[in-house]
Amino acid sequence: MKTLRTITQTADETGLSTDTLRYYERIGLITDIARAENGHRRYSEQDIVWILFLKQLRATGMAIAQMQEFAQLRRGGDATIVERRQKLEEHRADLQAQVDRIIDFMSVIDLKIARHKENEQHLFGEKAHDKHNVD
Amino acid sequence: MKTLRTITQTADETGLSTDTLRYYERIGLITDIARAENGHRRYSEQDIVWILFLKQLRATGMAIAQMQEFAQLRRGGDATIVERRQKLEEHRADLQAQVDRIIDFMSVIDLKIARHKENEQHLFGEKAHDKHNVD
DNA sequence: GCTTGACTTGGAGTGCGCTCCAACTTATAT
DNA sequence: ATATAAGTTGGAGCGCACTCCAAGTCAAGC
Repeated sequence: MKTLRTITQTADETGLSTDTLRYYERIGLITDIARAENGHRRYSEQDIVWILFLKQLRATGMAIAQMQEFAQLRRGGDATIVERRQKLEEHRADLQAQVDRIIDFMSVIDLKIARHKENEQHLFGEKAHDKHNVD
Repeated sequence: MKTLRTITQTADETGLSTDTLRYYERIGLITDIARAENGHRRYSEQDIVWILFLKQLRATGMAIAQMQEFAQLRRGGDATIVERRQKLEEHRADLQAQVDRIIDFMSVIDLKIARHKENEQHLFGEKAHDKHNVD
């Protein structure tokens, strides 16, 4: 299969900018991208998959430095498979913690919203003759 | 109730640094902090509550600029109550989307972890077979 | 053969969110 | 009287993650 994409196509497909794609390559997150005879990058299906994975790691809060570690392990091949799994498990735990925190905070917000709604009633009904205290 | 805290106590209590507390005040996220005769800040119970709320907004990904808008509405008092509720509802929706994305990605990671575990089996099986020099 | 357009590179610049610093004041302890 | 500690201010600096730019290459179209 010769479905190689240009950098612009890859940007469109992944939602990262061409600048970000080159930047990720510079810092070692992406490696071994094929080149056309004229020196232009050619991204494979596999490259796309990896880039999308990177994108999700970023989008879920992993720092670039950690992603670099992971990318390096990946280059290490089979020898690093256990380490890589551990890193994934760590990140999974981080994500779970993130979700827990967010859900927790959502209930705080829900409470606040409920209080606001109550006060809206008072204000519109009673023409604000009382002082209300809502953040 | 005279339970006013110094900036250091407030930093300890909220988990923000003193620098961040002063920074937040400079940019209008925090306002009307009381002062001792010597000019030192004195944070009230209510200030703490607000600061902790700000902290959670940040921790769940709200940008400073948005927080500034919200803080400004808060200063507007009752007149802005509907707008504030709307902002809270927007942020709540953002959080829900965040949670959805993360949970989605967690299942991707779970798959990856499972595949890694499988490969670990194979590798160790073969290693045990032809490896001859283990410490 | 000249322009256009898509790419290349190395390096500089940007925006965000702090974080640090120098110089100063004020209160307490020795 | 002096040292120490805790605070004040305005402004500079920093790390991160891009994002932009200038100068160049290369191939295709007019």
